[in-house]
Amino acid sequence: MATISDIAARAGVSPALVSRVLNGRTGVSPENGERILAVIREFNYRPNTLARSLVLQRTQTIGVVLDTLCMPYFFDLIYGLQDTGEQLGYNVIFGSGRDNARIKANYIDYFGSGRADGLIVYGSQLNDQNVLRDLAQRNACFVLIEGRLPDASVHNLLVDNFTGARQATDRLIAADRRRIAHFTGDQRFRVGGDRLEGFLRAMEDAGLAPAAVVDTVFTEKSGYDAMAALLASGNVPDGLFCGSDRIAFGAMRALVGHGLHIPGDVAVVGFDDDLPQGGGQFPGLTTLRQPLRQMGSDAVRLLVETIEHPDREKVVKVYTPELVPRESCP
Amino acid sequence: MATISDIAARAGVSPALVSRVLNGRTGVSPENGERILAVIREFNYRPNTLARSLVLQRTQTIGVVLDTLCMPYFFDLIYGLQDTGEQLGYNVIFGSGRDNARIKANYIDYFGSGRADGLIVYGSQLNDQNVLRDLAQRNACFVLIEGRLPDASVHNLLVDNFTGARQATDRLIAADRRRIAHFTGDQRFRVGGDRLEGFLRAMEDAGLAPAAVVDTVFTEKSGYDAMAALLASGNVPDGLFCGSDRIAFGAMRALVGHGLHIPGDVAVVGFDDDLPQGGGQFPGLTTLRQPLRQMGSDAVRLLVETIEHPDREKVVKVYTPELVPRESCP
DNA sequence: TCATCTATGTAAATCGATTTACATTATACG
DNA sequence: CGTATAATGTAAATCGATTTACATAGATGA
Repeated sequence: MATISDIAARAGVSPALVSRVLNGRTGVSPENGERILAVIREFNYRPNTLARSLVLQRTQTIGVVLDTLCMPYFFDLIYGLQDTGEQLGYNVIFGSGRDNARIKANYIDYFGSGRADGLIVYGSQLNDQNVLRDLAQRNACFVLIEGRLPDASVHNLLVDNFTGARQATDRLIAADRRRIAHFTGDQRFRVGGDRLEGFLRAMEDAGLAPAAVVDTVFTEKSGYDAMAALLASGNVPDGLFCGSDRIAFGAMRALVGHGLHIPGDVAVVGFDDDLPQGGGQFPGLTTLRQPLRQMGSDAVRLLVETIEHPDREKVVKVYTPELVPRESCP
Repeated sequence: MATISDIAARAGVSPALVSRVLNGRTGVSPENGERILAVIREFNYRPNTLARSLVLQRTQTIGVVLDTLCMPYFFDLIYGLQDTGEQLGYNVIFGSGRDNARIKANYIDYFGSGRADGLIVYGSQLNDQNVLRDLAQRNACFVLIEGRLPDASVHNLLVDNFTGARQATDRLIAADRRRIAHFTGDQRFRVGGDRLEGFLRAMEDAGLAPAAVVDTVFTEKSGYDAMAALLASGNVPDGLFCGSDRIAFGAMRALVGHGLHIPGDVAVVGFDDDLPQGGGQFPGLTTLRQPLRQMGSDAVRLLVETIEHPDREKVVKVYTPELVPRESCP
């Protein structure tokens, strides 16, 4: 690929002149300007952004590291990140941790070693704290979403999963359910634990004992299996709060397959996976919507502010999810 | 952030020695090695990858530009890209075109100007050819998935949508349907046009006239609206081939809402959006599965080969989708 | 006509790494 | 003890851009 020197040589000028043309600076005669532009077009030349970023000390890039790119849950977050990034003139690029702590750490290192001006990490997993601490120590700019980094001063955006889970459980109680079960989210993730605690607290406050608490992971299959097991054991609840919508879908599939009616026999509440229209399921799933788009947007805004003013005070912001009633628990 | 010179100064040696330690080279005394390592740990130093890539002339990075990241259709492709990228020792990072040709072109330029060793572009949209042609002219390494670049020699991975659509239509005909409608995919995308042609050809070969051909876009809502319109007009088909699964989901929702039975009254066939288990719908949707994971894997392999041997001959590879029968058209 | 100012151009430093070429010191060996 | 060899270290060039400092030429004004 052609370099700025190639272009300069071909146009019979010095590289400095070409740089002036590229950056719209003055100090170029009309004739030289024309000639340089013509050569640029001829070679279809683009300045090497690596070299450019190195000397300018900025990449105009925000790196985003998610647990995985392959989960509709992240769609709204991604929209928020992209829209605001674009607005503020930054390239937003994504690395996917593929639900693997090592790979996620790799991407964090990758973006955090000069390839991006700042970093946004979705960090609900409990075991990537060291990389983040390293990052903070090298005073890289970053914003953490759904992740805690104790005794480190870091921007942090969090969903109040505890309160959300209480709302969900209260809804089931308000619908006159008394034998309420909970399928937890993955306990390796902080969000899973917080939702479990919210459920337990709401039940306790209502003077109810959980009909069942089953450990599941964030998949439809896991929800299906858990409900199938409950059905087989004969311990069928009349209300079910699931740690995520996908778990709920699986449970609903098992219930419907078993000839039970939703919400007549069992009312179900999920927790927002951000599937469009509750995944298009019939019946629609009552769930708690998380303001992920807003969080994505806020994350970028916060990050850019930090990039431009590195010593602004760090912010912790908590978002409360909103109950979306649908047929599964009206 | 600390630089290699900072580390060298602090350890009382030259930068060259630090570089040797970083890259595991010989020519460092044990004492100096220890001291340098200690300083590296103390500062939590990471070499600036921008500078590193500039001098090494390789980034060990593959840039992927998709029409959008927010579509489950791409999940399997993404898995294929990531897995193989990881296997071959490349960082795979993603830019999302957000269904906007300008933004997509931006990302192509972004990755194509030094930030990646090679580029994989999903290019079914018809209007991003100029950027790609520019890229080819600058002889950047790239692989095009689902996109054609006439009169340019470029690696190209394509799904045979025409044959897939014929299979889909033939399936409906084999299920004794005679009044078969087609909801097209977005005609701005080549895949949409190819599927329409396959449908028309299959109908013609069977001596049937299409019951209806409705232009839709790749959304559930669009499918719902199209079917609602058909139902309102009284022109109800007994078979329906949709340009995508999501269109089919919308159509099915309209059919079920109207009290019609699937497949009893209307048999439905979709075209793989790669939603897990047909989106968890009841009844399950018969569809054509595209080998996207394989395509992603092949794309990376091909790209890496091209990066390492730039003058290998360009490859065009065509993949045939596979019929997955489910309840909607058994 | 001479001094001053502006416009246009180039050389060289810089960003942060790697690597080549060379200098110095230590060791082995005859 | 002197020379060949190996080990260890540094200076300087390099990657491809930007930018500062300076040189030159032409225009302007007194």
